[in-house]
Amino acid sequence: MTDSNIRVRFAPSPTGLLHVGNARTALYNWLYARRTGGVFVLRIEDTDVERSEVRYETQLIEDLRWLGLDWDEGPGTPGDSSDPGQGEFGPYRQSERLSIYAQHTEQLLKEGKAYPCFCTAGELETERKQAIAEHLPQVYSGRCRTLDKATVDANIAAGKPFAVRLKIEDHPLRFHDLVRGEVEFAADTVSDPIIVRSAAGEEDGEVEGIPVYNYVVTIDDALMEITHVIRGDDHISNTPKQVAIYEAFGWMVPDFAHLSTILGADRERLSKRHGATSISTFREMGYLPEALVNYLALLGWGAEDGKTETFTLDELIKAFTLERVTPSPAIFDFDKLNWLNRHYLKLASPARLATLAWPYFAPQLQSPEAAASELVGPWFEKLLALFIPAVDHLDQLPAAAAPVLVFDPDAARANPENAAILAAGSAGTVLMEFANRVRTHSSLVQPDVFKTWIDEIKTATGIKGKELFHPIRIALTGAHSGREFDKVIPLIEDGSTLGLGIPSVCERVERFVGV
RNA sequence: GGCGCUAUCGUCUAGGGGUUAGGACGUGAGAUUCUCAAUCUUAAAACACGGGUUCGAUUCCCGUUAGCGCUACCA
Repeated sequence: MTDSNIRVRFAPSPTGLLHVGNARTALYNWLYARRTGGVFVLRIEDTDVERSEVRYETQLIEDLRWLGLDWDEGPGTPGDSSDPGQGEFGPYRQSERLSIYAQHTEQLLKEGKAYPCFCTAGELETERKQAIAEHLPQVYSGRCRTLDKATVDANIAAGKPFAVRLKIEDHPLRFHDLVRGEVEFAADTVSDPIIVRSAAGEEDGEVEGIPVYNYVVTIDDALMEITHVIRGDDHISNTPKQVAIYEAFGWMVPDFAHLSTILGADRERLSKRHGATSISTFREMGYLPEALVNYLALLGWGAEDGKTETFTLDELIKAFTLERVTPSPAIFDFDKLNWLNRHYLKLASPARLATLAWPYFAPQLQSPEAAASELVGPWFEKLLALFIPAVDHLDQLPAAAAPVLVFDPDAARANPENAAILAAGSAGTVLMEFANRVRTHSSLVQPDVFKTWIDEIKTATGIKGKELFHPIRIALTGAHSGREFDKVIPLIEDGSTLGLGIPSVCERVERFVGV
């Protein structure tokens, strides 16, 4: 399935961080292009000068690259006007295309396919309220549509500000949606859309107003010869207006694919309230790009066999089709993302993980409390699989890191989970056995010695598994789960022999015997 | 209010006129490895409702309900 004529685009506004919804749109566009041998265009929609910022554009590009998505055509370096970018259909920033839009408006006006509208905001508002009161569709009355030339000229001469509206022909506006099938809007439910905001008059035959989003998007898509518009379903209602624009210019209407919204657990549109939503935040939290990409691909799309869950980018390219994209909204599920992240963590090379993890982990060691929790806490649950290799760097740590292993035995005993474990009869037995062995060895407890003792206690008492290890773990670290004993015991020993005020293994255990 | 989109386990989804309605995440139980994680086994868990069409609808059609989007001279 290769069709080199296929051209798709991702057109974000640089008004904020790239979030998962847009990232998924970008991914699907990219997959479709790569799958079909088509072209993927990146276009920056920065007509909103108030909110657009260069730093967002820079971040956006970095995020896309991190995800592994590249583009065939797109703008040059953000903020560097000397860099034209790549592709023959540029410029690829809307702010650099304003004259193109103005020319097209002139054409439409000249051909009578658009007309100046002198209605004021107040008049429009009145119409709208009336329509709502009468339970009618809110459509523009078309009052200025039939103004005769003399009136128009007089109004312009009088300096009356006007917007430009497109004349919608009286027939249904329909388009083909690859995800939803044929979608049709009756002509009388769609207003003649404003394509250029109002401004007072013309100058040198140029319309002065600022063109509106729906209009410029359509012109850009047409001029860039986009064949498939893949975007969020919040644009469905805009589409009939855009179809009318294509028709007015006699351009071929592309196929559309409207992707469903991504919702939070409360079924509301995913937002900052729901926690992480921006790609860079996921990155900072230790998610791997392949996990995020895999998850996003699965959110609204499923493999043909209905079973495969894990895909590399290459596998995704082979398997992806727009026909299999689901039309219904999807709730973002962090649990499944976490599962995929763990999956890819296991596949990642130790060298890669160490490189990734160390910068995250190193700062933790600045705080004894934080480091302690990394060492003895249930670290695996917190996506900290990423930190495993970093923990292995502990060999290289100075003794200064050791004091983190001081803990309060009373607090450890008071912890409800620990208390429940220690309350069992087996716990007392185990600790007694363990203490007896520790007492006869006033010297260091080496990991291999430790192992021998465990085996002895196991055979002597018949106690095994959790019942055996939990009490010992609490006595040694204050917590019932954590890093392997081989890693923890040497730290304790180092700390106590170095005179850092760390109780030795012997002391620790004594404090728990008989409880 | 109008227009539009959507509706299968808690979640992501497969399926499709006759199925034990499949998979995955999560959850419960069990096994196992020194804990946790992982792994294995196993369990519970769904076709929103009402009408049609049909011998037969979860599947097709209509309606209802619910959710969401748009309803701007925002993008």
